[in-house]
Amino acid sequence: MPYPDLSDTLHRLMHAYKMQLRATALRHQISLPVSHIRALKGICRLEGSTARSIALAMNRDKAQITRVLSGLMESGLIAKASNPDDRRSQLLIPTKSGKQLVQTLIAIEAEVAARLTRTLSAKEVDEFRRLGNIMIDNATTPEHHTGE
Amino acid sequence: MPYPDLSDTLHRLMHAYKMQLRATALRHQISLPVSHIRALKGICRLEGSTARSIALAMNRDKAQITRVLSGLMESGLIAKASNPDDRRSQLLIPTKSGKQLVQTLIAIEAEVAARLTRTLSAKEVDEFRRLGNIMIDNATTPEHHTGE
DNA sequence: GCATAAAGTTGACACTCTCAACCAATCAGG
DNA sequence: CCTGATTGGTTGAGAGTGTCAACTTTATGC
Repeated sequence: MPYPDLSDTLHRLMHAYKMQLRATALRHQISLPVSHIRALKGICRLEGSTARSIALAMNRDKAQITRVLSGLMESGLIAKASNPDDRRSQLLIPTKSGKQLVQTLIAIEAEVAARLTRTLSAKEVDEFRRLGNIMIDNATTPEHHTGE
Repeated sequence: MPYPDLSDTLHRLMHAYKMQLRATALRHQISLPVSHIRALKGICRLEGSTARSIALAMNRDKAQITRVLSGLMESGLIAKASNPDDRRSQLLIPTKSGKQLVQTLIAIEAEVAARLTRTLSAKEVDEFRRLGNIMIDNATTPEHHTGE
């Protein structure tokens, strides 16, 4: 057991994952920052996204999101449309090239995931995700409450 | 299952973990950057650390390590001693306050880990770490080879 | 209408990571 | 020993990431 504790495992894993993701994307001639990738994916996943919904979904500061979205707009991957429900916000719409890119990005992420999990069974991968998602919940919900 | 794929789980988990770690450290009046925490821990874990060994252990760029180490020196948490084996490098020695701080940091990390895993059994946590470490290996070893 | 809150934007700043150039010590060959 | 290549470490520059606070515009509750 080379890595002493949960802390180390998390840091190493995240670092390794990010490096693989960037390297794999580069191999596909894509040099988008990881935050842009994730935001674009989020925007494409659900219709009617707004900056707010993306910020909530990614659990990131809205200032951060504003900048990421500007980047995506500059790259011509998304556009903004006026939101009929609230004139303070705009709906985020992936452009044609944005949608195209997301398909590639999904494939790239799958490639990276396949590499990381190449020695694991599907069951193990599921179990890992299940445990990870539980930890996320534990980290983000106030404190107590055992059930749910 | 709220989070669509491994990618998302990893990003969310890492973000959630870092926020918890910083918040918990702050609650203990410690405002050390996470990279400093990790480096200091690494230095204290093994005698005879050098910048190189820490860079390898953390899988980080040596430039990054240099800066982290300067920070730790400025904070009086480590000192450098000449390395009899190689005059190019210096041995990294935790100071008394460095050693003390590491004890606190370990407790803080344990506190965070306890929170994240509060709904998991010890067995599940072990399994998570086991799977995570395998993924790290898969990410960092060249490619093929199925056995080991 | 007015106060308050929410959606986004902007500025400022700290932290993280990477690349490249560089210095000093080591090492390998002759 | 001298030279060249390599290695440990430092420095500069720049991109990416995260957070906080101030601010504008629009919505909401009284």
